[in-house]
Formats: sequence, C-alpha cells, structure tokens
Amino acid sequence: MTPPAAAAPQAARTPPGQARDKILATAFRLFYAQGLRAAGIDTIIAESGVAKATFYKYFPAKDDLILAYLEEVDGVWTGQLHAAAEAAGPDPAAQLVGLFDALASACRRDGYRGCAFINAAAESASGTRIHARTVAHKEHIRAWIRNLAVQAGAPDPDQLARSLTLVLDGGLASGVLDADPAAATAARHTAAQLVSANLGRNP
Amino acid sequence: MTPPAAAAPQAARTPPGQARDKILATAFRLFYAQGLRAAGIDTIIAESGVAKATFYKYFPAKDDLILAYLEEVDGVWTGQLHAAAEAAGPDPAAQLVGLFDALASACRRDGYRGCAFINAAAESASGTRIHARTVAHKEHIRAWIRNLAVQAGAPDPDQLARSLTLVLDGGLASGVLDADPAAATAARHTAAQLVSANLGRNP
DNA sequence: GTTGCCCTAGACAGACCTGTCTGATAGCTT
DNA sequence: AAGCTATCAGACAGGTCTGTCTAGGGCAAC
Repeated sequence: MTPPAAAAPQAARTPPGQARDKILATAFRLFYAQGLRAAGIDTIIAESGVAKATFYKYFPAKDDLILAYLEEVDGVWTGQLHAAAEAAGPDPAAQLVGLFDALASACRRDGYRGCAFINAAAESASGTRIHARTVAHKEHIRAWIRNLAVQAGAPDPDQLARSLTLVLDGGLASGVLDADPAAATAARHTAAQLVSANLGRNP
Repeated sequence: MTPPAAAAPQAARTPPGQARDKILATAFRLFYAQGLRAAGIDTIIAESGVAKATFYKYFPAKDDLILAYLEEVDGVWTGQLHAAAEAAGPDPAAQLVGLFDALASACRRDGYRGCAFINAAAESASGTRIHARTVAHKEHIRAWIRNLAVQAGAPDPDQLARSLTLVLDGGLASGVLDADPAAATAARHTAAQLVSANLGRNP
C-alpha cells in the first residue's frame, strides 16, 4: 500500500561484471588494514559502492570473501618474492638471499601491517577453511625455498629451507608490531649468514 | 508490582578477593584459545562463575581485561624463556641457544597457538594500548637477548639479538599455523648456527 | 543488631553484525 | 518495443556484543 515512491536517482552504476572486482579490492584494503573480524560486511559494501544484493550474489558468506582475499594476497606476495629472487640474478644461492628484498620493500609500503596470512590465522580457529588456506600458503613458500636450496646444492635443503622460512616469518610477524625497516635489513643479513654457513661457500 | 520472588538459592559463592583471579584465569584461557574478539565478555563471565557486576567492578572495559591478560602472558612467557636459558648452564653463549628450548616446550603443550602477543597485535589497531603493550613486550625480550649477546662477547650484539629474535618470532608465528615440533627444533638449530657464526667460536 | 562490603542474579539498552527479501532501474540484445 | 540480466536502494529479521542498572544475599567487624 506504500505509494510507488518517486524513484530515487541512482549514483554511478557499476558496469556489469566489475562488481566482484570492486568488492574484492575494497575487501583487500579493509581486511588487511583492520583485520578479518574488525572489517564488517556493511562497511565493505558501503565502500565498494555496491548494492547489498550484488555483494551476496558473488560472496554468499563472509568466509567466501575472506578466502578470495587470501587467494589474492597469495598471488601478490608470491609474485613479489619471486620477483625479488629473480632480481638477484641466476645463482640460486644469491636468490635465497635476494628474496628477502621483498620483505624490505613490503616494510616500506604505507599501511604495512605484517603478513596477512599470519594475521588471518591468529583470528581463525584451526580446522576452518581460512586456517587451512594459510597453512597451505606457508607450505608453498617453504617448498619453493627448499627447491632453491636444492638448486644451490645445499647438503640439507630441508634444514636450510626451515631456517630461512623461520627468519622470513619472523620478519613478517614483527611487521605487525612496527614497520621497522631495520628488521628487514637484519633478516636479509641473517639469511646471508645462514646460506653461507649451510653451503660452505660465499655466495 | 512484581512479588518479592522467593530469593533464588545462590550457587557456590566466590570468596571475597578471589573473583579477579578467577576472571583472569578464564580470560587467559579463552583469549589465547579463541582470540581477543572471538572471546566474548558474556562467555568469560559465565565460565568464570562470577556475576556481571563483579566483573565490571574489576575490569571496567574489555580492553582492561585484555591488558591484564597480556601482563599475565608476559610474566609467564618471560619466565619460561629465562628458565630455559638458565637450564643451559652459566655460559651466555649456551644460554642464547638454550632459550629456544622454551619454544620447543611451548610447542608440545596442548592448545598451543603461537605467540599471544603477535596474535593480539594482529587483532588490534596500531596506536591502541594493546598494540603498544605488545611492542613493549617484544622490546623487552630483545633487550634481554642483546644483554646475553654482550655477555657472550659478540662483536655486534645488536645484530645477533636481531637475528635471534627473528628466528624466535618466526618459530612463534608459525605456531599459530600448526604446532609442529620440527619448527622448534629447527629454530634451536638455526640459533646455534647463528651464535656460532657471530661469536667465531663453538659454544 | 546494625553497618558496610563484596558478592549473585538477571533484566535491559543500544549498538553492531550477518544475511534475506522486495521492488525498482539501467542498458544491452533481440 | 519487449525482454533479459545485472545492478541499486534499503527495509527487515534475528543474533551477538558490550556495558548499565536494579534488587537482593551472605558475612564479618563493630
């Protein structure tokens, strides 16, 4: 029985097919900056400039959005690590040290708040999809580093990969406390010492 | 106009002065196991077996309880680190490695979920009291390790302390993913390598 | 006995959060 | 022009959260 209401003018309609990307970009920003729980669906919707129904069409539940976010972060961070390693040249031993430049770059970025995966794991119960996704990410990284260690001729690539991922995770974890570039520098230095000690030569 | 209601029998009254401890013990358990946001005040009150008014008398806001919790964790964890270091004997160099036994012990404990401080920082915005308390904790730990490094005669105690805290934090951070004892073992091994490399002798 | 303190029980307010639903609009295709 | 699909706007339901408030019960000291 409500009168048809004179049709509110709509502001800047999102072109078809771009809604999902806009949502994901906003979620990336808010989830990383505030944390998974602190960032509410309503806020993400409002800042995306998208209608609620559109949001729930693409992400039926908040967890689905979180998983998509983690997927995105995985791609970005893995890409940065690979790029930093390759920038160190063709020598695998040098790459094992050079990948730590990605940590230094991350530290310098505005709004840096450590590792999105560690932060996500801290907020999710073990056994959830979110937690499992985080574990999978860390395993991929370690497998990649282990592979580099093999190529570098490390006598115990598992051990070297463990050591280096510990230092990398330590650098990332301390990033949530303060974005101190000294931590990243120290991590690279530490990595160089470990690579040197475990290869028995100076890379 | 409600009738005086025949006075419900009260279950097990908390002795005066013990209410705060009961609340803090419950909060310790729930905050660590579930995270700061996931653990609700109502649940903590219910599991403490304490009345709501009593709770708010001791902790006017949730943040006050969280800070008390972090204070508690600081005492416990610092104590464990010191104990592990002292158990390694009087040699400071050996203590720098031995403190990592506290990490291995922590890993083996049921319900281990990494570092309470890193987890807390992941859930709190920078600038909050909670975040600041976390940063202070990490600085205390590093200052203590640096002191050991000085006693051990390290040529660059700052650098060695940095390296070792990176490895320690890495071990703790990976603990929120899975409580793999191998990570703790690897951390100790890595620490031994770093101490050896930075002291120029075999501890 | 009376006073004072600490405790219990639980209703309540107000905010916020996730997810559902209705109905209308824009723009492309046919 | 008609139809189709993706989008918009926002009300609404049901739950949870923090924090306040009222009313009363047990116990010890005075």
